[in-house]
Amino acid sequence: MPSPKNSDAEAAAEKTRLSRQVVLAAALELVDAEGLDALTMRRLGQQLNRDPMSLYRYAANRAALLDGVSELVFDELSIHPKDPDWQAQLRYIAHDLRLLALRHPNVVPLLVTRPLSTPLGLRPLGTLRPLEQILSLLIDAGFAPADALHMYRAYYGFLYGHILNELQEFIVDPDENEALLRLGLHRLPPKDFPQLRALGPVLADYDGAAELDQGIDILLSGLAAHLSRVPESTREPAQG
Amino acid sequence: MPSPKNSDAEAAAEKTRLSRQVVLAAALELVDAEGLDALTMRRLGQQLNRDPMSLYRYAANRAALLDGVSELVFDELSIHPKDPDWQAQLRYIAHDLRLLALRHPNVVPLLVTRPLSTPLGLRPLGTLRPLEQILSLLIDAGFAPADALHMYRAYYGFLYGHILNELQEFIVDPDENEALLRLGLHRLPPKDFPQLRALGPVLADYDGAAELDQGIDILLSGLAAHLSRVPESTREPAQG
DNA sequence: ACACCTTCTCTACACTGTAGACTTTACGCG
DNA sequence: CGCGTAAAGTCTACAGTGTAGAGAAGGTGT
Repeated sequence: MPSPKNSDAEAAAEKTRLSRQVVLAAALELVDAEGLDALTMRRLGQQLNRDPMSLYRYAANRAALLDGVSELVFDELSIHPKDPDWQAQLRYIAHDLRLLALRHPNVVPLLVTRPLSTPLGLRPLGTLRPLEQILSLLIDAGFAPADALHMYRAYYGFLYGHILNELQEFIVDPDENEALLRLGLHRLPPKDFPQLRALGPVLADYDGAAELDQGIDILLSGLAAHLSRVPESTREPAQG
Repeated sequence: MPSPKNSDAEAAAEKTRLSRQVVLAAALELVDAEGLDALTMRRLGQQLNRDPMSLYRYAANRAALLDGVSELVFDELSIHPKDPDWQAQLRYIAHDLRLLALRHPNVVPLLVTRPLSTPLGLRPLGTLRPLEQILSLLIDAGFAPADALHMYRAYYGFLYGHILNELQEFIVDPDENEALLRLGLHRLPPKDFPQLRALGPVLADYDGAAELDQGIDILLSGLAAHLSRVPESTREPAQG
């Protein structure tokens, strides 16, 4: 068979040279399309038109592959640590991350879960970059480093929590227009869950972006009020 | 063999009748001791001194088993939805949940992740009970149902985020007393991660409870200021 | 042409969840 | 007691997983 049978189906995977980027991109595509469980070595190999074992050149094992996907996704974030308006920048990042999560919902469990089993210092650098940059932003804004860390934790914690919350608002039957049924709430025993059932219609329309904004606003202004900030005039200029 | 060879090792698993509670308890024990990956049907069967297939009487499949473990853990939470001091109650719940997470760190990925793949109405009831009860608490405190939901989301979101944050502060080498090395931060390239490396010592001592408290305070008081609350005197008394 | 290193493939192994048929046990009823 | 029925537990088997280890194919420099 001299001519490659590449014509069949959507196997656009010509046999070009592999590379880490190509492998990770294919992995992300697979996860986006079919979920985390679909990302097996064999399946990914098939997607790339290669033997599954060839993937081990580009990721030491499956866990490393998952880390790679996390890193790839985090690269979609753009943070400007030099923005003078730190509050605006944090709000911007928050929305960016939110949209990223909505774009890649199947990756979110990864983002949230992998760090729990990897000590800070051993994580993929790409996943630590946002942390470093936000710290920079806050320190440049005049917060003492310890306070910057403090603030980062509250900010990022809330942000993650919000994203998890929003992604949970899953729908059972999108064709149903009765709120109770859309959310599957009719299954709950009315005696035990009166409030939840009553809130069906309210649950159904949820403005994630607005709630995120409000929460961040409250947190940031509240925290800023408690923390010491060195005014710009009395600060030493940043070196470099 | 008339006398059971039960003497060997820690096989305290006499061949008593199984039950859902027993199975789930053993599963939780296994997860606590060796992590989520160790919870395989075969391993759990061995722990209970039974054929792995017998477990399917008490959980339809592995996913259902995981849901059961989640439920079991949530049962450790005690919420008092009738507490007249709603802020105090929410603070109390927050600390309770935090301690629960520290007690069962390996279960946390489950708590966070399972709802992402299960529509609200189809979740195990045990995992929805906290939601219902907190809504009750807030509505009884005078918030309009929609506002109560609003508040719940911000509160629970922050809480989850905080827990994830705190559990991430993992340590590479607990015997090392130099902060940089304890956290494995020496591995990070100094050029790219100056702030993070500089914060080593601060990262090392982290008062999770205090930060949680402060965040919750800021969030709750901030939200309460924005939301409409019906004063008690003008409310109709709760029926039942 | 040769050697060499990287990239890719093949085979094999231990382990996973679980379907389906079977055996054992428990229990109510004559 | 004995029998019948249902529940509880077991056995076997299968398709799928990650990945170790040996080998083949391909590219590059001399």
